[in-house]
Amino acid sequence: MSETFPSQPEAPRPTMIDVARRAGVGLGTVSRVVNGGHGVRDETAQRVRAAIDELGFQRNEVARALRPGKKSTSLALVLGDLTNPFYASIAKASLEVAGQSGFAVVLGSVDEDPEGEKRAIQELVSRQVAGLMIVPDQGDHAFLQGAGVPVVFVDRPATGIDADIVMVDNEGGGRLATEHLLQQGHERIAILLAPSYYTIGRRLRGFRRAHRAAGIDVDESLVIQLPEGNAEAAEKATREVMLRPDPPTAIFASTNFLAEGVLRALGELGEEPAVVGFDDFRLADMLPTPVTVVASDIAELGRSAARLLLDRASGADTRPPQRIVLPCALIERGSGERPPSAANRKAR
Amino acid sequence: MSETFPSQPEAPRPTMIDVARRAGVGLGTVSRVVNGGHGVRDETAQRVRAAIDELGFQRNEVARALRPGKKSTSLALVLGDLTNPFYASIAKASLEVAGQSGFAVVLGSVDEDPEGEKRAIQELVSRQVAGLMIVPDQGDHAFLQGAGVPVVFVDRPATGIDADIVMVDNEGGGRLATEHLLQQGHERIAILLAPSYYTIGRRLRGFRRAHRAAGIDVDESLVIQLPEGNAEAAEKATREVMLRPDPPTAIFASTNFLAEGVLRALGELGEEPAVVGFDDFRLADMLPTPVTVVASDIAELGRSAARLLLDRASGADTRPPQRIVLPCALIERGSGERPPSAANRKAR
DNA sequence: CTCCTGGACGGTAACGTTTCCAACGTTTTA
DNA sequence: TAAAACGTTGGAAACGTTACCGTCCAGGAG
Repeated sequence: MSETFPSQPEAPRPTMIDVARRAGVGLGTVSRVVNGGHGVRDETAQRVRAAIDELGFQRNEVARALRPGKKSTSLALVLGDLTNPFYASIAKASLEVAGQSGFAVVLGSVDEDPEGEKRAIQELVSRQVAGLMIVPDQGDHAFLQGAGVPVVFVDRPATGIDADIVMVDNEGGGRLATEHLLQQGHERIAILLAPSYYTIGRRLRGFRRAHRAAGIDVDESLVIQLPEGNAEAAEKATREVMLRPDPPTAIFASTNFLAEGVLRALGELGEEPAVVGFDDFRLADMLPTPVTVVASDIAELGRSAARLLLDRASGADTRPPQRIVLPCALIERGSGERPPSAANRKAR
Repeated sequence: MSETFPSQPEAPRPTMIDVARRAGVGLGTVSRVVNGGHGVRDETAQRVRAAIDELGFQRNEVARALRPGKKSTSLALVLGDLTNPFYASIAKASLEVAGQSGFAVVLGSVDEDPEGEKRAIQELVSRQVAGLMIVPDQGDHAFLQGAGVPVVFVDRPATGIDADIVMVDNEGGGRLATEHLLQQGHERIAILLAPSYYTIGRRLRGFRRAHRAAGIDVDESLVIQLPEGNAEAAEKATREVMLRPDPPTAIFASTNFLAEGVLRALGELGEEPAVVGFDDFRLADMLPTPVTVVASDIAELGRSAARLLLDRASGADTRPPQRIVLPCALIERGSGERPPSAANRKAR
């Protein structure tokens, strides 16, 4: 009833040679059959296929990739915290596209220093992946220049290398969010900025442009640079800015996690300034006041990156480095449509 | 100022042979240096290392893995929707552990049919991964029995194969949630079940056990099997059950997504039965009524799986298949502490 | 002085696949 | 009928690495 103990009988996996012997044909013939079977007589191919089934043969992709010219059928994806739904969406989407072309995706996650990222990337390169998709951290990526592997950057460009990049219209999104608030009559809008990412800078730029277009000066004390990009930092900053003598009537949170922190603080304070976030997030519509956000199609970000990389890897695409920019749209849910008057303190 | 156009100069990557030539030593010596450098004179090793740096040599992991006995340094992780924070946490945690041991993780995502899962797994096996971590779908996994690769199942066991498994105490969690509601005086508790997962069955078992222990009969019309495991299905079912003449005074949502649907429906209906969810989720504490959940350490699930798999892959662990069960804890936030009396309809 | 021991090193055979080339048999063409 | 052309097949080389087996030299023991 119960199985024998030695859990791994260690049956060696059959090779093409085993198949050839069994089918009574040469090694080359087996290879030809496995790769589509052109130039093999039908009857011979049958025999080979039978042997393959009987032995349960599976081609060894590692050995296959060793051959010169034959690139491996793996892509690498290097990104930060998978726990952030933003990254998770990218991963999922690129995985899907790669999978449809028979490519596997090797993941490199990097929470740590830029040095850790470099190490992770080189690890992946040494695994002979056919291409790299990277959501780059700060730090120079020039070391990738001569690596001989196509690279596509996702969400933000990297310094030191001119490569394909798929990103979101951050500036447009920032402008969209800010214009929306300005149209509601807000003139004192705070913006919370996560540290030093390229994307954040562009969003701020959109913020400023919208102000200039509306003829309203930006109060620089409301441009708040956070020490960290998490919800806690945003919560603390929000509390502080709302307790100033002249609090803002609206807040633009430049990141999904920051929006979370802002709302947490506001919930405790009982204040109700207008709030707009950047990037949609789950349950945004179910919070006490549903959250208005500027969002883009993150999954498409991942899909585009994978598609582009596959084309590069196959050599089908030899154009100079491309720059794909996806649009942002405003999703109105309530928190961004509050007029300035509602920002009065209300009972806790 | 600008770079030349031909983006890929295609510099062939240097091999050990190049290094050997450059350092004026034999191939074997280079290999010895690269692998720790035992049995090589210090001065020779210096010369080799210098050559490696000058050429920017990086070991070809693919060729390395081809050698017999030398297992590849990649693990595979097969799971469903990365967009589900539950899976994302597992992925992140296992990635971390694997990375610390110099292992890369190849991802296989499967939303589709069980057949797609089988194909994905065999794809990964053909890539000679050193081990598989699988969050199995339904369907038989017996085909893995003789594959010669160690397998660890995550979150739920698979049929047809006796392998390591790391999971959560689903029954205990279900009992915990139910006991909590019973203690508040609830006697009519609905349970929403996602389709046919092993885990869900165990949670239901805990639900029943808690009832029996309390001497209260389960109203079978409140054991609701959903056609799908998403929030929409839960929303619909919640609406229906709450509009019955004898609605439940409490709801146990057996999944994070289901909890979301339940809350969405309740928000629209203006009803306030007690709610407990299974698995914690982001923003659960910020909803109009913060959500009480039964939760476990999902990241630890991923870490344990990776650790166990690494031990199996290295041959360090030859014990019979292990079964690791992680505990669940109740996190009280409000929604689960509402007494039956509050379940009266309130003004919309 | 010779023999042996042992460390350092070079060379080569594998690993499993693809690709190329040669060989073979059959058919068509001259 | 001979030659050429073609399709089918077998065999061998190569990919980059590691493991094993020699060889070489220095030094110690007899």
